[in-house]
Amino acid sequence: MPIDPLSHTFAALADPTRRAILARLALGEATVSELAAPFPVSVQAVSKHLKVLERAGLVTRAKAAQQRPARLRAQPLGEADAWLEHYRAFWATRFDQLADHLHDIQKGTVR
Amino acid sequence: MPIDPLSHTFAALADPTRRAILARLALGEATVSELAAPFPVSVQAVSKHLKVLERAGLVTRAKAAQQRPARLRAQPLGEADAWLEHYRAFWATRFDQLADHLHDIQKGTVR
DNA sequence: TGGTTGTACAACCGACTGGTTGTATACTGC
DNA sequence: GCAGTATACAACCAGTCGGTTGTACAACCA
Repeated sequence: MPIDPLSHTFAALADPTRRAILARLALGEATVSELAAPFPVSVQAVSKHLKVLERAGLVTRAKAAQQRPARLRAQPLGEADAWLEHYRAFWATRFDQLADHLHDIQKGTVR
Repeated sequence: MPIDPLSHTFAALADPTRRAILARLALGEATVSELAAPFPVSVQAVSKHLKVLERAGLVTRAKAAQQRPARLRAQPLGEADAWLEHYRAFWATRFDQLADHLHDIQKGTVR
């Protein structure tokens, strides 16, 4: 488990259930039970997912003991986006495909 | 290990060494040994990282057996970016902070 | 008071991770 | 053919993951 925040963010996003939880939270805060309802997993599993998201700073929890609704905190997503930004030129301009093509030409594979 | 491509992409990005490898590859293709040089890990470890990146479709390898330089393939990054896109409004407009604020007001915590 | 609900904590499981070392293969150059 | 180089494969390790079940606690409701 890495120490840098960006790794935590990407790791938190690397699970479809957690991304679905974030999508749900984008609509507004929700309790653990509400979040667990649409998924075929136990409430405890969702609670664990929330803990991962919390560690990544992607959600905050209310303090009340009985109900601790989770809320989306998008700032780390902004940081992930900023990292991706550096590579945007590559796919935006099909730079990688261009590079592939040039490479193939150089190799004489195609012309 | 999830089956959806997006999870593979985010998982591949959730490691500083792999992100550094991508950054290096953004400058041009490189062999395993070249990629391993700046890192305090073994060549084999880098080879493993490359395999993870390959599985995520983020790099392609040449075919030659003796030297199989890796090249960046940015398309999956574009898909990750497209996912983040949905949440861009949240941090771009400080929407989450606004939501926090509204919530606090509602709670009477602050006015 | 007691029952129900919402949540957390702990233990366990099988699978994967990131790293190592050791061994093997394949090409290059002498 | 032989030495060196580049890479891969396999086994192993400790640690983490995503999931489960069981237990416990705190807060509401009757």
